[in-house]
Formats: sequence, structure tokens, C-alpha cells
Amino acid sequence: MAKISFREQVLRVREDAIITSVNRLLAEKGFDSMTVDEVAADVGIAKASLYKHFASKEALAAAAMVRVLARTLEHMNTLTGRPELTPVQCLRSVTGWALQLQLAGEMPALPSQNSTLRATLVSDTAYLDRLNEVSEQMGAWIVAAQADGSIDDTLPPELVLYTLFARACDPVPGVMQASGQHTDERIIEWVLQTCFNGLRKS
Amino acid sequence: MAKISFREQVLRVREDAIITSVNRLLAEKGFDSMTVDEVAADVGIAKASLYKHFASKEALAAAAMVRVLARTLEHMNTLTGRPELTPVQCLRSVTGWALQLQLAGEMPALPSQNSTLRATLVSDTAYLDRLNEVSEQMGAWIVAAQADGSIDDTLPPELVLYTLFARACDPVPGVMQASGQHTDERIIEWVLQTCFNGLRKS
DNA sequence: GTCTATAGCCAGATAGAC
DNA sequence: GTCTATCTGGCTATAGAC
Repeated sequence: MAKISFREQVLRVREDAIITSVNRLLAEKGFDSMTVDEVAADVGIAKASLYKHFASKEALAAAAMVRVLARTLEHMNTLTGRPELTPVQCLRSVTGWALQLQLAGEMPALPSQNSTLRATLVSDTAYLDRLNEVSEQMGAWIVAAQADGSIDDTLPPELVLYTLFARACDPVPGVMQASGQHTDERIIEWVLQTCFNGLRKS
Repeated sequence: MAKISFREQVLRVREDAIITSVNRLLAEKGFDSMTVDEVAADVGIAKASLYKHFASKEALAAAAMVRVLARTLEHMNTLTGRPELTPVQCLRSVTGWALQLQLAGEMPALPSQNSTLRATLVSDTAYLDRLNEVSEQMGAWIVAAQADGSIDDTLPPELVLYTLFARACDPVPGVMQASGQHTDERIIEWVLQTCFNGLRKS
């Protein structure tokens, strides 16, 4: 039993290293430009070994998405335990956390057009479950924020949800960072400000 | 002379048809997923004939971008002749025009990561010139709007410019449109509202 | 489970006849 | 300039030895 558990731990560590490489490469080059050869080289193992762990390139990307969603949920759970935070403050915290991830080059970017990738994702329950969980919690915060007046209640909650999701992949912070004239913190603050001011009642 | 001019006209019409197909396919599938075979099939000519008009797949995309930028400039020129419009109203008009284009499936989408494409674009003066012209006019409106108080003057003008550019490629309107619950006009109005409210002084 | 080597495929680009 | 046919390279995925 202990032996099996140990082997499983080794397996998980190896797979975690793979996902870390995939995550970084996805953030850097995007799904289409990322090659499996690059992933293998980055991890330091042979390409064929990769396919013993993950069935396809799409499965690699899905695993990266699952991990980032799981970490997002972890961050969200640290917020639900703090009743002094208002709903909009929670939303702002999550969005800011995602922006930090993006500026650190650790936000995997998936093209919405690629059909084979979408097919893999929509049949991946681990991915769908976590995505649903994130959406549910965000949605609850959104309607609460609309009820307390900090977000315009004439906006459809889905619009607000999609808008916040979109901010996590927005090119604007990356371009501002590339100009090199501002700190990451200030860039994030500006994006959060323009985003949440826009969602307020006008 | 007339003969040459006629031939040139035929050539331009054919190339215009090519660009129209490329534009639509770029909007629909993105650069990486679009294939030159598809373009040729859509235009109704052989692939080799395409390469008599454009040197590469990247050149096709660049031509599509040049045309959309040129049309954007046309729209902007209709605004500069109307002194009753405030700077922020001009910015809003241009952004709304781009959103219309996007919801009509005619906004070509280029991945910012693809390096060969970027290399072609940065050495394409027709593209760079038009991009500069758009940026200059938008920038002038932005600083004017900051001067008259309709846009927060503590925001760097580049941030505002990039934010408006980003809205033209934002996934949010497309997702909202796909839900089928709202008209294009209402979706555009919501996006413009959340965008420009966010840029106002708070 | 790891490796080397390779199969199989697809897409960008071109040759050469007309 | 247009076509058919083909080349070429790169990428996903796998075979098979260890």
C-alpha cells in the first residue's frame, strides 16, 4: 500500500511538472503555437513519455486549465471566510488575482475558435465542474453586488460574469507591462478601476 | 492605356474578393485555424492563383487588416467633419462601429502571439501607416476628452487607447450574441456603457 | 514508463503546362 | 494568371526495444 502510494506520489509530482510547463507555454505562445516537442523539452523527458501521462495535446491544455481553475477556487474560498468583505470586493479580489497571474506569465490562453480543443474541454468533467463552481460563486457575488447597489442591476448578470472572465485574458495589461513604464501593481489597479467603475450604476 | 487600366481594375476586383473571404474567415476561425486551401475554395480559385496575388498566408492577413483599418479611417473622417460631436462621442462612435463589425462577423482576429505574422505586419508599411493614423486620431480625441473632463485625466492616454482597441476584439459581445437573448444593438450599448463609464473620472 | 525512431498527416508553398 | 499535381517541412501520435 505504501509502495503504491509512493509511486502515485511520484507520478503526481511528474505530472505536476508537466502541467507547470504546459501552463507557462500556453501563457507564452498560446495553444496553436505551442508544440508537444517544446513541452517535452521543457519538462526534460521524451515526447512519447508525455503521451503515457496525457492522451493528447488537447488533454495537456485541459489539465492546465483544470489546475488554474482549482487554484482560483482556492483563492475564492479564502474570501468566503471573511464576512467583512463586500460582494464587489470579493469580485475585485478574484479579478485582481487573475490579472496578477496574467502579468506573471502564468495565465494559460486558449483560443475560443479551435474546435478540437473545445471538443475535449466540453467532455472533460473535471474542467466543467470547476468552471461551473467558479461561475456559481462569481454569479452569487454578482447578484449580491447588484442588490447592494455596487453593480448596476440593469445589467444582465451573465454580461457582468463574462466581462470579468474576459478581463482575466485581456491583452491590455500585457501591453502596458511591455511598455515598461509602470509597475504591475499600478497596471492592475488601473484595469480594476476602469472595469469596476464601468459596472457601477451610472 | 485604357486596356491596362481595365486589367488593373479586374485585378483589384479579384483581390478585393480574396480579401473579403480572408476577412470573413479570419473573423470566423482566427489566423491559425484558417487554411489557405479554405480561402482558395471560398474565393473559387486555385490555391496557386492566390499566391500570384499574395506572397504568403501572412500577407493575406495583413491585407485584410489594411482594409479594415482603411474603412475605420473612413468612418473616423466622417466624424471629424461634424464639430457638434464631442471628443468622447467620436471615440464612442468609432468603438461602436468596431463592435458592429465584430457582431457582423467581419472583424478579423489576429493572435498576438504568432511571431511570423507579427514579423510580416511590422514590416508592412501600408499596415503600419494606417495603424498609426488611427492611433493618432484616437489619441487626439482621448487627450481632448481628458481635457474636457469626460475621460479621467489621471489615466495614461495609451491605456485608454489600448482599452478601446481591445474592446473591438473583446469576446464578450460575441458570447452575449451567441446566447440569443438580446439584440445586437442592446449588446453594443451595454459594452459601450460599461467601457466608457469605466474611463470616466470617479 | 522511459527512450529512439518513425509513421501518418496536413498545410504552406511551388513547378510547370496551358 | 489560372490550373493540376507535387514538394517540403513540421507536427501529432505511436511502435517497439529496454
